[in-house]
Amino acid sequence: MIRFTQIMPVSLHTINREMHERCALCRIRSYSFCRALGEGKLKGFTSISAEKIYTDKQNIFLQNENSDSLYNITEGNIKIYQLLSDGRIQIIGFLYPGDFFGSYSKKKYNYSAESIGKTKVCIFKKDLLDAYLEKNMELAKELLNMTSHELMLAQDRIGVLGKLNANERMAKFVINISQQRSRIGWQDNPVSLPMTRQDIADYLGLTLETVSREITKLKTSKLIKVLNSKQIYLLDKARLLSLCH
Amino acid sequence: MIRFTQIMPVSLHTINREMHERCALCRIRSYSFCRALGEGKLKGFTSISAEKIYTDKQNIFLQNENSDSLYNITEGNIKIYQLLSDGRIQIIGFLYPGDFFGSYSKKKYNYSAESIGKTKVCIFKKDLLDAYLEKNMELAKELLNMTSHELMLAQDRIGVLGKLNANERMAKFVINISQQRSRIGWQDNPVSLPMTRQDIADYLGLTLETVSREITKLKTSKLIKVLNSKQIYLLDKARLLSLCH
DNA sequence: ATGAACAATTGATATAGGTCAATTCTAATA
DNA sequence: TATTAGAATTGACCTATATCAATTGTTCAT
Repeated sequence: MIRFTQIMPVSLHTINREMHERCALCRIRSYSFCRALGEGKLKGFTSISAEKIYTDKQNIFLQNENSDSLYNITEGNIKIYQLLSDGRIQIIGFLYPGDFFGSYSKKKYNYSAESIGKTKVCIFKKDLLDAYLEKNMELAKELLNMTSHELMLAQDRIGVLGKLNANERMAKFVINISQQRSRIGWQDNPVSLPMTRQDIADYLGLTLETVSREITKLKTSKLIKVLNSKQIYLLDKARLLSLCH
Repeated sequence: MIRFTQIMPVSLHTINREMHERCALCRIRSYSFCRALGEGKLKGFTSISAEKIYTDKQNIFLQNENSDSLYNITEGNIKIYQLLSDGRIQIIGFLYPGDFFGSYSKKKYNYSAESIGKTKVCIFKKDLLDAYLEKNMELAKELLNMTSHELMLAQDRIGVLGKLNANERMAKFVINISQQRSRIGWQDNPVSLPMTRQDIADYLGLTLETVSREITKLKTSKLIKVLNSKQIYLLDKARLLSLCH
């Protein structure tokens, strides 16, 4: 089992504090508000969310199941992926605290979601959320903003997979992780890669051997320093950035 | 200049009729309502949109420009694409009547948009739309639904570019176009490809030579019939579908 | 109808990244 | 501490697709 507390150079306390500042519907309300909302403790509001805890490698939901919930990560990481009929996997994304996943619309999930390490999520049932949105335009707008943001990220990934070579994909990958960490208030340089090489490969549309070779290439060209297989230090962000275009 | 009236086996009249039934905020209001709204002719509503007409290959906006509008196609097609610093192009999508593009949030456009053939769009200024959303929750929800749908499509494309080979990408491409046409009420079988081979290549993350070869492969294996370079007939949808996984 | 300009096809060759296999590293358990 | 299983690296070779180049097809203006 992968434990973030082992590989991340920040204390669990720090992480939790960060969470309180930005979690769930973070840009609107404080985490405590969201939580209270979830537990139905705020008078005037009904309960629209429930919290759930997962251990490593548990499925939150599977592709093609009927979708009825939107999830928000409050702790840990999630990977979302699509499975082809012949067993090939495409990882759509690695998600961080504050990220949403699942489906707002009531159809089918178009990817599966699995926890990486111990993970807490807030679950918003579509019906309840829907009813709540009626009363809270600010929330609706925020949800729209977040979905637009996700869309932008997905479109970026289309660019990566369509046009960048293995070198550039790898560079973009570490840069993106670094930026993502910084965005949620974690230190952005010694960057941890909690996922396996196979996972990275399935994310970047490469094989694990190519990922491994590209990492050593970045190492030998002094762009990164490999602290251990799950933790790397970015030595030359400028050059890495220029590789991503 | 590419003219749809030449390559599509439906009359312009038919197209326009279809447009009236589904355009702009089609799933909520009729096109005429939307148009009236745009022109400020409906009492009780302020004007939130303006119509604009483009000829072939005109830029609607460029990547990294400040974004202030959301666009809806009412006639014609749009391609949206990202440009890498070294000139490589990744086409994010080919859009059809009824599709939205641009940006809801007021930041920068993360792709450029260009007309294919004569194209009409409805322009929704972010500020006006935003104000209007306040008064119209139905619209806000619909916008959220549409954005979620787009996100789903983008995630599908991540799967295509990450895991499918040239054969499978090509098969998926023609199947998708067929389904898209059917979705907006056009005949779904002789399928027209109004874009160039280079455009298809830039969309699928291949080269134009590979696209050309794959088309001839589909032809020789009796999966499609090439009516002319811009129009193909799907002979065996079942096998094409199985190629897409 | 003719020619110019561009789009698409086809062929020959090169190469990035995949595949298969052997080796080394790491972490967990006895 | 030794043992083992899984993860990561490295090497040798192969294949799908890119690249470069020549040919054919199509559209539009004259």
